Amino acid sequence: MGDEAHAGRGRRPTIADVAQRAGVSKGLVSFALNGRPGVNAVTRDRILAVAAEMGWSPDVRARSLSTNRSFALGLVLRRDIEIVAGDPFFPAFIAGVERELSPAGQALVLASVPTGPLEADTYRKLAAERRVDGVFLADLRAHDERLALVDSLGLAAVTLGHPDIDSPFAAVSVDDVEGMIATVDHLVDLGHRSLAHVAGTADMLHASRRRDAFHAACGARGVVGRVVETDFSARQGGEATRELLAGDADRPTAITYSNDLMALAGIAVAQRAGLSVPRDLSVSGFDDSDIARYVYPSLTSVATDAVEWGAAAARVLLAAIAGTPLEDTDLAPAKLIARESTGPAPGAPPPH
Amino acid sequence: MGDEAHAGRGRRPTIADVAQRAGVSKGLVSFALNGRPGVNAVTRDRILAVAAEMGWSPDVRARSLSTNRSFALGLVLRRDIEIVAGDPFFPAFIAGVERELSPAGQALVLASVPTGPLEADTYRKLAAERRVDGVFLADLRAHDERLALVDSLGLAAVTLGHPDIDSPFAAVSVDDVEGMIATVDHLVDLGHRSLAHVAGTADMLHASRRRDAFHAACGARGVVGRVVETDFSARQGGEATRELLAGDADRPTAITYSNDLMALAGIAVAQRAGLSVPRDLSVSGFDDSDIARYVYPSLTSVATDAVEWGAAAARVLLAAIAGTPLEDTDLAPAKLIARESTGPAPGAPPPH
DNA sequence: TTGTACGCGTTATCAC
DNA sequence: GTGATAACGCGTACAA
Repeated sequence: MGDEAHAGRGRRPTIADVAQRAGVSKGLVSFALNGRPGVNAVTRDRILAVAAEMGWSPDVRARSLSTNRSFALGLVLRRDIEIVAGDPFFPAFIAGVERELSPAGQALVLASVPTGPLEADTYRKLAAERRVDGVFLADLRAHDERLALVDSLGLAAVTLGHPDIDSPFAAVSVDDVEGMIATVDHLVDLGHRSLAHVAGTADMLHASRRRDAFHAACGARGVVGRVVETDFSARQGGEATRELLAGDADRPTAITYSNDLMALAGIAVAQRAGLSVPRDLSVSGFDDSDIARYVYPSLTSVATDAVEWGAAAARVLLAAIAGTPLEDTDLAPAKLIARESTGPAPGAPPPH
Repeated sequence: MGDEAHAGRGRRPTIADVAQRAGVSKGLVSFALNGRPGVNAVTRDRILAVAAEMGWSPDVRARSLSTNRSFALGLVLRRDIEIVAGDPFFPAFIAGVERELSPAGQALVLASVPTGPLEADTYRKLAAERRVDGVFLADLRAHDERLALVDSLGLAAVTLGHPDIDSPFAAVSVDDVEGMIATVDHLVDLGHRSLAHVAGTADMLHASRRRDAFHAACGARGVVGRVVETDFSARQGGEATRELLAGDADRPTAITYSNDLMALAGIAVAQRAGLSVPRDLSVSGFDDSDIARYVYPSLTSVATDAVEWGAAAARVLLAAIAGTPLEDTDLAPAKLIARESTGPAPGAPPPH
């Protein structure tokens, strides 16, 4: 007597145990659990009560096998560790994803791969083993081969941002352009006429979109806008800064960076060169990491709501899997947060 | 003819398809695939060739159901987003975990929960649904209830660090104590006689271990060592610094922080107060984030190899699940990396 | 509402 | 030693 309901001890109850105890068939338990019509309300309540009493919940493995669904979504991170580690985006994004997945009974499968061919293999493996029903495609690249790959693997997907090629998947996007334009406007309004942008890897779409927006905004305001490309790392952010500050003649008076990490490294390089930020050089970042607010000078940055982005992407992906696809979603555009690291251009009159 | 081997198109091949094509039984295909004895070498090769040709790999769902294993491990992050986002530990840890899991055919299931009761529910759910075979227990707390919970749920586990209570699980640990002692020694050697430590949440074991080590090291060297407790966030790191610098009489000349994020915020607070780092105040962090090297002044910090930690933890957990448990593992202790943010105490003679 | 076939590998039992 | 056969794991879904 009473060898049930002992979590972890002995055999855990199955649907058959619940059915027997409730005096009904397995099928009816399944119907009751999934809230399907055709079950007498009284019977349903009794079944659910028995299930709760026995501490039974359906085994996701068995469910997966019979429904041909995994009840899990995948996220493949392909980045070098130093760069992921310094990036506040993914932890926040994942928190948002989880907020949606958990109540939906879905799990997140995370894979982390170094840059290289392993990435495609990882998607293939996730599909071949039937680990996940769909994947989040982050860090889109130019002509991203993952779109065709993932589609051919029969996986559902959602892209973070709009791809530059035809896509079979819905996109959930946050517009960086507006934040970059606001940054350039902010700097030009402060009297800067020679700007620079330290961009991320050119083949990553969000990096190139920011770069293009920088160019366009500088053109629109009639100011000089140089660009140096990097790999998003603090090291290269610092090196790019050194390069930009080297020439005396055309030295920019303001630099925008494609992430906060590089901006902080850039400030350090400037300070080492004897420049004061923002007196001699204005600096702005991207992502609005928590630390941006707490350094000195505090860092002007462009804020993206990564948590909401994750939640929206999860909703869209779940809908696609459920067969009721949602439209592309454009979230609130990234917003400039002006702080102390940007100030009047040297020699410029203070803005009124 | 020829409707097989089309990834994603139509029905994917099953073990029965492979068996039929190879002219053997399902069971033999299974044996061949898993490298079991009792299969003729020639037959085995033929089976494997056919499987490869058809692009078949076993469906984890079916495998899970029959073997009663999930082939997945879980990691539950319970932290506030601002704190996870600024922490370089988990991305690196996960990269190390993945390095071991991927070749072993295991997946990582990641859950992210806010501080609160949801955490225990998440472990319960992972176990009830049979999502994972084991979990990584990170951020151990004092008298951590998760040990008993996870054990009662019948999950395998590995703890990151040694718990302060009896544990049924193996531990993989990196000793922070040595790094903290080295930090205090470094500062005392530089002439500092009044130190302070900005500690993390007291109920988190690694925070309290660092704090205790700080106290002990200060005692051993006969210097003053004050402690302020925080929640690991940049905000509270800054506030703690303000508090420490407020009194004129007993103001410390050096502050060690329990992470780099707080140390950077602390430097900012000091600079705002008109102090120069390290001339007026020495500062050191913990974790050795990538950014520590690139800020100005560069940040003295204590380095932990999170990637190796992840890899070792994964190996130990996999061994536990396989029924061949490994011993507790102590990795290389955390190491002090002295940089520019620590220097001679004000008024002290320069070290010879 | 019930009975039962089914999904797809694994493994124990048997036969040659 | 090689190999086939069939039961099994646990929900789901359809015919009855």
